Parts: sequence; C-alpha cells; structure tokens
Amino acid sequence: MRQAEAMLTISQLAAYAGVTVRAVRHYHHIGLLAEPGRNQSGYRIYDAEAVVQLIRINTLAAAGAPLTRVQELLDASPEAFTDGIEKIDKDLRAEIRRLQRLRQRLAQLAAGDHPALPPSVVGYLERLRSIGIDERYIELESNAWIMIVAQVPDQIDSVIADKHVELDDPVAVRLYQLLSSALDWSVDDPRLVELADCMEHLMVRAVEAGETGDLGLDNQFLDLLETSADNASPLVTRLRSILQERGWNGWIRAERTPTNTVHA
Amino acid sequence: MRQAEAMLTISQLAAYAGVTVRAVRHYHHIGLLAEPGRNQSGYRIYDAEAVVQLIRINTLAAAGAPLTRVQELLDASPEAFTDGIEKIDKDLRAEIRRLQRLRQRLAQLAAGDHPALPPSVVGYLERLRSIGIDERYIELESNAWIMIVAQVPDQIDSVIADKHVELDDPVAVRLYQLLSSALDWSVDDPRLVELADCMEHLMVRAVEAGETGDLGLDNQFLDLLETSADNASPLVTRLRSILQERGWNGWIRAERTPTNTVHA
DNA sequence: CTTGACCTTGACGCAAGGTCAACCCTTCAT
DNA sequence: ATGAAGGGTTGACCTTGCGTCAAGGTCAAG
Repeated sequence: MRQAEAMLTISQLAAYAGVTVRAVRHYHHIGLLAEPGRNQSGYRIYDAEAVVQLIRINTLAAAGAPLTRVQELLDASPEAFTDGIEKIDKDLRAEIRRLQRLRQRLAQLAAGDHPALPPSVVGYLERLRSIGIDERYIELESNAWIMIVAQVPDQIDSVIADKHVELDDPVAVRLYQLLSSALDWSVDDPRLVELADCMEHLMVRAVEAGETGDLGLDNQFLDLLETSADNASPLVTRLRSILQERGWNGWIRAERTPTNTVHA
Repeated sequence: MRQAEAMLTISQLAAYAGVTVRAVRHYHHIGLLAEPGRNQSGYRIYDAEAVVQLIRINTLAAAGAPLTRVQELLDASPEAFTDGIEKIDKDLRAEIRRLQRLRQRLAQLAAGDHPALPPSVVGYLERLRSIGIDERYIELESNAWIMIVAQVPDQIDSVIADKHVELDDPVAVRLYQLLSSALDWSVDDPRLVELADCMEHLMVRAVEAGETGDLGLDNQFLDLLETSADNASPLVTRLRSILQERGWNGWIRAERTPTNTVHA
C-alpha cells in the first residue's frame, strides 16, 4: 500500500516522459525498457528509475537515433555513451543544416524557379532572357539543358562556357531572337530567310574555326533541339529545305556536302 | 532514335533528382509520378518534364510532407501550392527549433544531469547540495521528487517554496545533514538521538504553526520518504521506536497520539 | 450498481521505401 | 559468338516505430 502510493501507472509514466502509452509498451516489447513489477490486478507499476530511463530513451529517440542504437547506448560504458551522444549531436547538426538548405529550395519552388539546373546553366538562361528571348523559348532551352545535364553532368560548365562565347557574336544573338519569335510565325513568314542567313553565317564560322562538332555531347544537344523543333512547327521543314538548297546537309550540324565532309 | 537520345532511363532520372530508383517506382506505384512511355524492350523512358516533376516531389517529400500531401499540392492551384509550401516551411522552422532544443537536452544527458525535473526542484536540490548533503541522499531525494512531480505536476512550485521556508530553520538544515550522513552509520550510532531531537523539534513547530499536513500530497511525499528509508536501513526502525517512546505516532507526519489527532 | 476512465494482451495497419527473387536486354571484352 | 557484367522489369515480403482497433478485466465515483 505504501509502495503503491509511491508508484506510477503506465499512463502517468508516459505523460511525465512525454510519450504515449503505446510507445512505452512498445519499448517493453522490444526489451528497451525493462518490464516493471505488477500490482495484484496485473497493472504495471513504475518507480522513479523507470521515469529517468524512459526520459533518456525518449531524448535519444527524439534526436533521431534508431531504437536499437538507443539500446546499445544505454547498455554502453559512460565513455561510449557520451561518444554516442556526440555522434548523434553531430547528425543532429547535419540534419538542421539540411533542413535549412531545404527551406531555400522550398522558397525557390514557391517562387516558380526552375529547380536543379546548375548555376552555370541558370546564368546562361539569364543571359538569353536579357537579350529579349521569349519565355516559352527559354522553357524549351531549359528542358533541353536538363536532359543534357542529366546525361553529362561533369562537362556542363565547359559547354556553357562555349555557349557564352557563341553569344558574343551578334549574329548568334540575332539568331536566338529570331528563333524565339519564330514560335509565333506562320508557315510562310519571310523572316525565315533571315534566320537561315544567321544559321549559315554561324555554320561557316564554325567550320572555319575548325569546330568539328565532335564533342559528342554537343551533337546530342543539337539532335535534341532539332527534335523538339521538329515537333514544334512545320517552319522547321521549310528551314531545312532552304539550307539544303544552299548545300547544307545536316541542319544545325556543320557539314556541308558529301564532298567536303568535315568529320568521318 | 532521335527521341531515344533525348530521353533518360530510370536510373539516370533518379540520379539526377537525387532519389533511388526504388523511390521513383514507388511514386509511379502510388500514382504520384505519371508512368512514362516505354521503349521497345519495356524500359521506362523519361523526358525533362519528369525530371522537373520528380525534383518537385523530392523537395516536398524531403521537407517532411507526406506523399499524399505532395500529391495534393502538385494537383493544386498555384495559390494553394504556395500556401501549402508556406505551411510546410512553417513546420520546417518548428522542426528546426525542436532539434535545437533537443541538442540542449542531449548535452544535459551527456553531462549526466538529472533530466526532466522542473527548475524549482532542481534549485531545491542545489540548495541541499550547498549545505553539504551527500550526493547519495540527493539521489534519493531526486527520485522522490520525480514521483511527486509525476503525480501532481501543477502544485510542485508551491511545495518547493514551502520546503525552502523549512530550510530557513537551522534545525531543519541540521536534520538533513544528519539524514545524509546517516547513510553510513551503523545500527547503534549515538547520533541517532540528535536526529530524533531535530525531528521532534520540527514536528512541534509544525503542529504549533497549525500545519495539519493536509496537503494530501505532502503526505504522499512523506510516505515515500518513509518507504525508501524503511527499505534503506534498520536505523529507521530504531528511530521510529525512539519517537514512539516520546509519544509520536506517525513517523514524520505530525500527529502525536490518538488523543490529539490533527486531522480526521 | 452502473458508468467511464484505466489497464491488459493480441493483432493488424501505415508510410516510404529496402531488399530479395527471377527474369529479360544490351553491351563489351574475349 | 559468347558469356559475364550491368542495366532494366515485375512481384512480393521486410523494416521501423509506433497508431489503432478488439475484447476484455479493474477501479473510483456517483
């Protein structure tokens, strides 16, 4: 009777330690918290030691330690215990940093930013935007770059550097502006000729500069643009035929005729 | 063929988005990410849109949103979407604060502090320590207080205030010092008489002051001390008989004989 | 003497994947 | 051309840390 007064029921214990009754029973079940004595009716009765132990368990578990690890720690020597806590604390700090970085990503998501393109690519798209390229075209580019980055993530920065060099040529700027506005052209728009001129100009320069287009990946990129453009508009068919009339074989790829092929 | 070059396999997709292949398939399974097309051999092939979507999913899920909630958000209007993100961010901030508080608790655990006693009790134990009480006795007190707090958490501060008043009496201080050192006494230690004197003194004062000991909880506390003391040492038996010879009935409780009972 | 709040064990459910198994493609070095 | 490596496919069970019934026994209060 005296004993009983100084003892706690499971719900009192749980409430004190800030856990659920179910959790306490779970801890008993897996042997993490020793089964206490029972009273005459089979109720578990707990003493202060159980409270202390349960609070220890809860603290460690709440900090993210798996219950098996908690078990180990509680059984360990004091040094191993503090070592273990230090480790958990380290993980905790890492987790906090992770969550903080995540908040930034969330903010970008909310702002509608395109996620997960490397900074170099984002910078390049910014530059396109700054020369007045239509947002829809940027979207096409963005998607294309995602695929490229997915396939060759490590070469991306050098590729982007090349693209920046390309944009130093006013003709290239003009080309992108035309491509962008071409999204709204009708099939027989006369500006297509100017577009073809720009392309030819750039292709000639590329051949002169000895750019064989053999990066492998740049080819992929061009294939890609080609594909999406093909799907996008019949204008492309016209463009292709214009260039073919002038003796250009591949569309964007710089090779002229079977006679003066640039690469095998 | 052109198509295929601009497409990703499931492992490429997963790697790009920073998730496992299994997770992607899981998302397909629960309808969170649309099943893409297949190539001739039945492989799933993904486009840029899938990458973007998967990164959105991963960001939200990593932030702790349940996948069903992620689903809802992705299907929701832009306003609902940003609202939802705001909510998630709020939860994230709360989680970060929780983890930071947890780091403090962990530090206390590592330091060997007694966890989860309210500040008032900790202060009281400090005071006992400061008057030279043995650490083992403090441990007994600590356990006792845990049980008390567990049973009546809201009255604890006023109880502790009373205890502080009690300790303003030098006799009480002396009593605790004797109790503390009694842990090492042999059964027939002569200082037990002084201990009994102190107790009697305090009990007389209590009766004079009209303290009926009717807090209900204070009684519990005393029962408790009594119990643990009983278990602790045969000295208690002697002490009890000494006090009974002097006409004191209950041990620590302030009631003298059947004739002048203080409470019903 | 009946409520209503606890307690008991036992069993199933859940999220968010991990981890086989058993099999089919593709590719590359031999 | 061949066979091993290294993708991919479905399907089904395993895991963690409990939540949530179900089907009762217990206990204090009106």
